[in-house]
Amino acid sequence: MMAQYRASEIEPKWQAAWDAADVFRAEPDPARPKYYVLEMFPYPSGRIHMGHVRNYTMGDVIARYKAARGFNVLHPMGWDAFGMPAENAAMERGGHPADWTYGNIADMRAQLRPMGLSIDWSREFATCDPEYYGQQQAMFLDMLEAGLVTRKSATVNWDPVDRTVLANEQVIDGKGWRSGAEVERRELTQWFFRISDFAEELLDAIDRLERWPDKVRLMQANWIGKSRGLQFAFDTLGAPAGHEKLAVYTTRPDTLLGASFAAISPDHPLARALEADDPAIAAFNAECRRMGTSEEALETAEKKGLPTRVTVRHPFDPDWELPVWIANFILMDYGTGAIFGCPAHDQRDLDFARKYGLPVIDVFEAAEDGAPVGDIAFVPPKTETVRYVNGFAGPDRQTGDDAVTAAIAECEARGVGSGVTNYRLRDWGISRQRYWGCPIPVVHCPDCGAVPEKRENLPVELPRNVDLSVPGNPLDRHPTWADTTCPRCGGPARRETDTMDTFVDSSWYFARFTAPRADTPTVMADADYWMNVDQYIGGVEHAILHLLYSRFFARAMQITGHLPAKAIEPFDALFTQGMVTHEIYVTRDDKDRPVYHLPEHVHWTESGARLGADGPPVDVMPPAKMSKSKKNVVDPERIIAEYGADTARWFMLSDSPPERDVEWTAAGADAAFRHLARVHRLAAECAGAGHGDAGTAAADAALDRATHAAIAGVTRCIEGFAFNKAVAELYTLTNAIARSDAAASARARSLRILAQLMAPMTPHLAEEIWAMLGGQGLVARADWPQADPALLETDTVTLPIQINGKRRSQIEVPKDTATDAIEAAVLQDAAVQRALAGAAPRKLIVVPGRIVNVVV
RNA sequence: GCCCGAGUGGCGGAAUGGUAGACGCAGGGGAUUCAAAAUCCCCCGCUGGCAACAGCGUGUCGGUUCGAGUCCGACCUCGGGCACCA
Repeated sequence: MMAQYRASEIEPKWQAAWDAADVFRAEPDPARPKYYVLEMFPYPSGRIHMGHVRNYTMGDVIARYKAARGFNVLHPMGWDAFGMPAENAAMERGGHPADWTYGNIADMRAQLRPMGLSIDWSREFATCDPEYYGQQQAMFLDMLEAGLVTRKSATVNWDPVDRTVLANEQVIDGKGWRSGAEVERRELTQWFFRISDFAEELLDAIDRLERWPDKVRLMQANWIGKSRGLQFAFDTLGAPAGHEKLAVYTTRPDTLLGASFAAISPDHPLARALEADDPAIAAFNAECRRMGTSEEALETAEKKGLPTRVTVRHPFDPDWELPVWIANFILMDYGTGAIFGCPAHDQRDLDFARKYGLPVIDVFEAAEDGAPVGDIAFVPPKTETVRYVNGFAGPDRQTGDDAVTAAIAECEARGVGSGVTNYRLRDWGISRQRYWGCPIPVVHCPDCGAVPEKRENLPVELPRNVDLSVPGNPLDRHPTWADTTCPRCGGPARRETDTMDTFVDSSWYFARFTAPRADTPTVMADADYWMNVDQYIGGVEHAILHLLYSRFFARAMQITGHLPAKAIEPFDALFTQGMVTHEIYVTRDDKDRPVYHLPEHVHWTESGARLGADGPPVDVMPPAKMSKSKKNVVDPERIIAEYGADTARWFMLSDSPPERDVEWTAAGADAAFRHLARVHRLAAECAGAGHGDAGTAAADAALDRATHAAIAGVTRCIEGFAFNKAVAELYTLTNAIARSDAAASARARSLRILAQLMAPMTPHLAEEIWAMLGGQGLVARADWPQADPALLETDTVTLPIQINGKRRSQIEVPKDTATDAIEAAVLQDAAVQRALAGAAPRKLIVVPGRIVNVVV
């Protein structure tokens, strides 16, 4: 009786062997090239999910593959451990955020370990460790000194009932998620990192991120949002004192003669000034402020405006007055918070003009068949040539880009404003009115103002005894924690009670992994050896904020002496993986509300899906991202217990390309397990075969060719991040071995190479069959196999023959056949002769080595 | 609303502008078995045809090309992000 494939026995055995040999510990070694693989570290929610399994499996494939290629690999793991869920849990279930968080970390580590990842666990840390956030505070002070930090006013979502600041996700339809109260926008003084000073640099450097996905680079560029335009000031009429001018910014100064109104943000100083003696304006502004702060909320809300008594003079014609409106879609954060509206060439302005009966003045029309604007604004790409009917600079026919350039020059000549470059990117507000975050190490002194905490007093630790049973900032209402003395004058003072945005924590953890226990944020020698991250892997949902903040931090850390110059772009290569999805199973309750069911509770019968063997039928909805609320989740711990880690890893890599979503199916998991069992069986059979099991020389040679083709294919696919195709290559090789008549020794040779090729994906099984077939040492330490080019050569090629672009036949010719010889052979082909019917071909296209096309 | 991406058999997917459907799943047929499980072998885009073969076919509509899943234009549907979720 041959040994069965038992993952539950194999996997712990090899994990213990790796631990005993300390295979994955990373130490700097100047003699070897290094390779730093990093997956985005997890938030410790308490359970790992299939998305983690997929993410870390991909990283592990790269880490193990690079190690086999001779690199000194750094592959660390940590925890993004600050954030709101810990506070929410404490509020809902009692307990302390720290206990909840560290408990979750212990649970998740225990779930992660059985996956057999090649992680150097000695470098593990959590961002809520005082050792980590204390160093973060030290960097904050360095950044403060370097002028990278500023303090200014910012808008927050204010819940007037709970008297607390809400995150955008806590605002649902303009109401607080717990209190249900209408949320207000409120101004608070906050700390900011001056990321907008780096807008041009961050934009320029995107070009050098050659191994990042184009889509991420494009999203970042759009987010930074560089634009050129004209900034000028209208003279106002009827405005309160101090508002004699109204500054506006426009990217389309060429449409200045199409202006029909001016509009300002409800948060604009002029709008605020007008509130004082105009109750209608005060009411309108208040209504506008009863909206979340998110750009999405602003942009999707119904466009509304209110006229004011103020007008402005058109800069080209003192007799031409434009009304000033307050409009809810003008962002105070962008440009000057005021615009001029040109309805003919901006759809939003046009909708506004039609709604409130404002004039629509055409500035340009299509170069051919031009017509005045109706209900659709005419907004062609700026590269398109149009005919100006109301221009004031440049020729009548020009592109939008040329017209903007000409308009800026003309305006500057007339003394109307000046051309400016503007960015959409705003400074990074980091103040959070919450407990479970890194305290901002600043002291507020009545005499000295905001004073940095002394270095020797770091870390400024969070107090343990806090009351989270009521909403609001526990640090702010803590009886004693904020009481301190001024680091400058020694007088009584009060600590800053805001904590930092958790994005700060995740903006430099990759650097900390290079020296995780240091009593400085980083150690230059270690950072110099290990940086940059050679391959970063994570979800595309982080394409903008996390990655942009990290790029900023790398620059700030360089300025403050915590990273070497070469780490200015910390991630050499980025890969964004897709989500794990699953079908959704739903029944209806007596009020027809959906009731969701876990996949493990659904049984498949001949009459479809049911709850239990003969329970009620279940509706099956299309696959969607696994989520607790829809219960379309499978628990990795269960899957590993049932099939083993190798099966979970193999399935996560097969089927779908890594950048796309993958659907978890029970059938797919079964299939993955069956395949691994088959590989195990083939190895066991081969190991059990005697020396008498001789094959033919031809069969041995054919198997060698198939094996070396697989080496080449798998290597290429792993290098190209095409793991699903690498898996397909491995299926093909497995089939070749299974069907081969080669001698046992030749099959063993192939199976050992199969073990090596599978080792990055299914490391435990790979070790098992490697050992079974006499491999030396651990596969985890073996060198990657090299494909023999001589075995990849073929003598002949098959050329498909197309007739008028459709494949009709094919010929086989020696590899280096000359074109004219191929043409002659093609004309002899029966299908070609039939199609030609004696006539000569109109055209004969030969693409050497690829295809032939006969045009008749 | 704005920015970004994705749509190919029953399903997941493969295909430097060059044989559409590799590989896998599901399904069908067969071998083995007292029977089953497991395993092994064969078939498998749609329509017509005994077959040879022909026609159609990569979300929709149009274009470029000897040749388009791939390039260009317009649209439809789904997904990600939108600065306090992480």
